[in-house]
Amino acid sequence: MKDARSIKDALYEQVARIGKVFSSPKRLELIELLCQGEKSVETLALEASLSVKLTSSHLCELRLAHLVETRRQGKNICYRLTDKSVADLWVQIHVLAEDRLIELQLALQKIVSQPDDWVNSDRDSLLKAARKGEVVVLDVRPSEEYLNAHLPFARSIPLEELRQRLDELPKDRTIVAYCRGPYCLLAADAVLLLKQEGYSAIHLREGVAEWATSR
Amino acid sequence: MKDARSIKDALYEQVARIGKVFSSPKRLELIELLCQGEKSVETLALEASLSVKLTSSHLCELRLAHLVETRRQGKNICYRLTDKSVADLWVQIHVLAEDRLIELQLALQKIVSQPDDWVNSDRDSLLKAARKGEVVVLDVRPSEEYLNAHLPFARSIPLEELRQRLDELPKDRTIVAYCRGPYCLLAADAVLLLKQEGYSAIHLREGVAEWATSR
DNA sequence: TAATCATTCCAGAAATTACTGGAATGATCA
DNA sequence: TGATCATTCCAGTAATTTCTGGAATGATTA
Repeated sequence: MKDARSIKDALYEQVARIGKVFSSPKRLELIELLCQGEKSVETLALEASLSVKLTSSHLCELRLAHLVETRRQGKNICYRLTDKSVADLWVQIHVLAEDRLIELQLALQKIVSQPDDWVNSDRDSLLKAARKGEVVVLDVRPSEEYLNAHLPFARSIPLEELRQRLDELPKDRTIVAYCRGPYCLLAADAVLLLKQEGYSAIHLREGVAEWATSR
Repeated sequence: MKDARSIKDALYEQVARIGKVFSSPKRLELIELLCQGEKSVETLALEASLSVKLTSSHLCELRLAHLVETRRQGKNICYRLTDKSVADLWVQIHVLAEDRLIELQLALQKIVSQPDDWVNSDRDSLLKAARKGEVVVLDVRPSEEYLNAHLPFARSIPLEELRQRLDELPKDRTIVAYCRGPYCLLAADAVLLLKQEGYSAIHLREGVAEWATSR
C-alpha cells in the first residue's frame, strides 16, 4: 500500500473534479438550462449569454466530469445531463445557497416587486388545487422544454406568445406561473403581464428539476 | 427592474460561492473531518496534513459561505458544520463522484487488497444482524468522534488501541469495521490487523454522515 | 496587569482557471 | 465528391486561487 497521504490526496482530488464543475456561475447556468432538457451548443450559448466557444469549453469540462453526454442531431451536437442525480445535486446546492446566503435571498427579492408574488409551494396543496381546477398551472418556458417535461396539470404558453394568447386563460381563477427555476425570470415577467391585464396571478419559484427532487 | 442578465449573473454568482467551497480537495477533506464533529484548527490541520495557517484560511472561506460556525473553547477555536444539510451535500457530491468517475473507483480499490473486504451495505440487513448480535459493528475512529455520533449498536475501539484491546472482540462473529467514510483509511487498517490476528472482519465504507443521509 | 499562545491578517510568489482570436475538425447535405 | 457549417482545438493573455513567511490580534491564564 502506498502511503496514506498520497492515497487520500488522490481520492479528494477526484471528488473535487465534480465540485469544480459547480464552482463557476456560468457552468451553473448551463446546468440549469440542461435540467430543462437536451439542447445544442448554440442554444445554450444564446440562453446563457456566452460566446459559442466559451460555452463549448465549459461543456467540455462538464463532459470530462461525466455529468453530461452528447448526441449528434443533424448538424448540431446536443448536450444532456447523464442522469437525474446531476439535476438533484444542482437543486440541493442552490437550495443550500438560498438557505445560507443572505445576499442571495436579497437578490432573489429583486426579481419581483411585491413579495407576495411568491408562493413558497406546499406541493400537495398546489397539486390538489390544480387537480380540482381551482388554479391554472402555467408553464411559460419555450414549448420544447414543456414537451420534454412539465409539472402535473400544467398548460404551456411560452412567454413570447402569452400576450397574444391571453384569451385562453380564465379570469376567474388564479394563474400559477412557473419557468426553469428560481433564477429564471420568465415566470416573473409573465406574472407582471398577467396582473397588468387584470388576471390573478402568482409566481411559483420551483421548476421541474426542483419539483422532481426526492425530498 | 435592472436588466435580466445582470440579475441572473448575480444569482448564479452567489450559488457559485457554495460550489467553490467544494472545488478544493483540501476543503473537502476538512468538511469530511467536520462531519465527525466539532474540531479545533490545530486538530484539523494535523489530520488533513496542512499547515495551521492554510487550514485557517480554508476554514475562513467555509465560514464566509456560512457552511461552518465557530465557538471558542478555552484557548482554542472550534469549528463545526452549521447543520446537517452541509454533511448531506458532501455525501451527495462524493457519491455522485463515485458513480461517475472511473478514476475514483480505481483509486478506491487500492485501499484494500481483496475486493471482498467491502460490504456494499444493505443498511437494513446490517442493522438487523447488529441488533441480533450476529455481527459486531466496530467504530475505529478516535473516541471523541464516537461520542459525538456513531452507528447504531456500534462499539468503540480507536485504531490506536485496537492491538491492545483485541481480547474484547469475539472470534466467532464477523467484525464490521467503519471509520469516517470511504476515504478514511482507519477501517481498512483495522480490518487488515484483525484478519492477521485470525478474526473474521469486513470493511464498511459508510461513515456516520453517509449513514445519516435521508436516502 | 503582563505573558502566553492559538489563530488570523497581510503581502507576495507560484499555480491554476477563464476567456479571446485564429485554425482545424468532421459530419452533413447538395 | 466537395462545400458548408457547427463545434472543437490550440495558442496566448488576463484574472483568480493556492500556498508561504512575517506581523498582529485577542482571549486566556498566571
